[in-house]
Amino acid sequence: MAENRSGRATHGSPPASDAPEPPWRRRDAPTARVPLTQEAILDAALRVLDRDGMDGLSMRRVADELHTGPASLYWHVRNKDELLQLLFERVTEEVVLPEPDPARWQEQGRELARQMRATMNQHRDIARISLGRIPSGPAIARLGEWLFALLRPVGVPDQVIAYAGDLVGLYVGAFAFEESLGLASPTGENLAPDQIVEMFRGYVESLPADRFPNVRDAANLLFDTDIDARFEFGLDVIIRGLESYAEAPAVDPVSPPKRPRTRTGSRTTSPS
Amino acid sequence: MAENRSGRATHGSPPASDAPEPPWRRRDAPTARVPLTQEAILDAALRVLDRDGMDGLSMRRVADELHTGPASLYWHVRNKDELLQLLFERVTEEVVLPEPDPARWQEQGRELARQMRATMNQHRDIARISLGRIPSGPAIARLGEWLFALLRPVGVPDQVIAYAGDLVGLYVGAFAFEESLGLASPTGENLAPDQIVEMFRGYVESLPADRFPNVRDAANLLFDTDIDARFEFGLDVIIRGLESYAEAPAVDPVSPPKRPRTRTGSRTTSPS
DNA sequence: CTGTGGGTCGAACAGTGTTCGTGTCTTGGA
DNA sequence: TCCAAGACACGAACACTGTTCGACCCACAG
Repeated sequence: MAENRSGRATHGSPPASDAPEPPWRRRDAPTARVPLTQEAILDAALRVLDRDGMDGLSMRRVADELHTGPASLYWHVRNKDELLQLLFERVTEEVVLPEPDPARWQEQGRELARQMRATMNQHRDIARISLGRIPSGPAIARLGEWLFALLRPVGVPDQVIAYAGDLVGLYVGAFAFEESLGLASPTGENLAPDQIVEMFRGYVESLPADRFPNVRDAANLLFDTDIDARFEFGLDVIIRGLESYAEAPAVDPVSPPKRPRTRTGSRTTSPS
Repeated sequence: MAENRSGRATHGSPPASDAPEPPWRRRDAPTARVPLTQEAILDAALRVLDRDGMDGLSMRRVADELHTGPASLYWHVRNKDELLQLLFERVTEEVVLPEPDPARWQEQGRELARQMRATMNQHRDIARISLGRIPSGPAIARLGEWLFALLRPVGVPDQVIAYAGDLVGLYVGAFAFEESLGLASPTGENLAPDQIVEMFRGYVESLPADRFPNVRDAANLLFDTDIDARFEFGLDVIIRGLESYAEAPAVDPVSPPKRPRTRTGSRTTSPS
C-alpha cells in the first residue's frame, strides 16, 4: 500500500515527500523502466500465481507486483478472464514436443500427458485455469499438428484423433486440477490430507458388514494415496482404449505387427 | 434489500413502521415458520444454485431466500465450503442404481456415467462443485458397493475397481464442468458459442498450409460441436480400456465367452 | 421468577473485479 | 518550435463477496 519503492512504472516528477533522485541515477535506466506491456503483466501474474496460488491471484496483487494500481492493467488486458487465458497459453507453450514417431505412439502419447501434468504442477494452480479453456493461440496449432502427425499413420480416423486430443487434455487438466486442490475436508475445516483420508477410511470401515461387504474390506484401496499410480492408471486405460480404434497402418512399413491385444502385452504400471 | 415480505424466520415484535399483524393470522402458522435448519438451508441453496448458477450462489443470496441475514447461516454451517460439500452429496444421492448385472457391466457402467452427467446438468453448475470433492457420506458407500458388485464377478482386480470408479467420476465431473462453463472466449468478452467456434476455426484455417497441413484441413473436426458424441466417445474409450483389465470371470457361469477384442466387435457410437 | 444457553441477526471488516474521470507523457504534423 | 491528439497511467469509487463480533431474543430448567 504505502510501500514506496523506486522503479515505479510511471516517470513523472517524484512525490513531494520523497527526496529527489540523484542525477547519476538515470531515470530511464533500462532495468528500472518497466513500460507495463501485456507481456510484463503476464510475467508478473505468473510470478504471483507461482507464489500465492490461484486464490491469491487478484488484479490488485498483480498490480502491486508491478508497483502500480489495478486500474492500470485494464488498458492492456480486457478482463481478468483474458489474463487467465493468456496465462494458460503461455504455460502451454512450455511443453516441448518430440519428433513424432508413429511406431511408438502409445509411449509418446503417455510422455506428452506426463509432461503436461508436470508443467501444470510446476506452475501452481494453472490447472484450475485450464478447465473449460482451449489453447486458442499458436499452442493449439502446434499440439494439433503434432497429434495428427503421430496418429494418422497409425490408422486412427481424423475425428477420433480430434476427440482423443480433447479427451487427454480433459483428463490431464482435471487430474492436475484435483491435485492442485488437494483433498477438501467434508466438514469445511482445513485438515492435513492424512487426517482427511483417515476420516474417510474410518467411516467406510464402520459400515455394517452385511449391507456393504465389498466396499468395507476395500477401504484402504479406495483411499489410496499413491497419486502417481492413479495418474498412470487413467492414462493406461485411455491409451488401451484408443488402441482399439487404430486400424492397420496405412503407409508406414516399419511399424511392428499388431499383436492381438490380450492382457499379456502390458508391461506398464498395472496396479496390484 | 428493503423487501419486507412476511414469513421472516424470527418472531419478534413487528417493526414500528409496519402495521401490526391481524389477530387471525396465527404468527406461528406451521407454513410460515421456517426454523432455519441445515436442511432448509440446503434446500434454499439448491434453489439458488438452480436459478442463479454457481457464480450467483453467495451466502447473502441463500440468506435472502430464507428471508434472513447471512450471519444466521453460520450457526448451522461452518463454512461456504461445507455448504458446497453438503450440496454435492445431496445431489449425488439422486442417482439411482440398477441391480448390478456383471454380464452387462459395460452397458451398466455407461448407463451410470450418463445418469451422472444428466444429474449434474440438471442441477446447474453442480459439476463445478464436484471437482476435488469425494462424496464422503452414505453416497460413497452406495456407489462403491454397487461398483464392486458389478465388477468383481467380471474378474477386475480390486485396486483396478477403485481406480476405475475414481476415473469415471473424474471424467464425468470434468466433462460436466466444461459443459457448465461453456466455451470461454479467448478475448475475454462474452460471445455466443457459435461465434467463438467460428473464431477458432477461422484462425486454424488461416494457418500456413506447409507448416500445418494436418491440423488445417481437420479444423472442422477439431471444433466439433456435437457434445453428446464427444461424451460418448470418451466413455467408450474408458470402457474399452477397462475391458483389457478384466480377467476370465471367476464365478459367473452366464457371462458370454470373451471374444478376442478386434475392432470388429464394437457396435457403439464410433465417430466418423 | 430468574438464569442459561441455543439460536438469530445487524453491523462491520477486509478483500474482490471493474469503471470513470482526470492526469501525464510521447509523438507527429504544421 | 509549438500544439493537438492519442496512448497510457492511476486515484477514487462502486457493488459485491465470505466471515466474525457482539448484542439480542426467547423457550425452558430450576
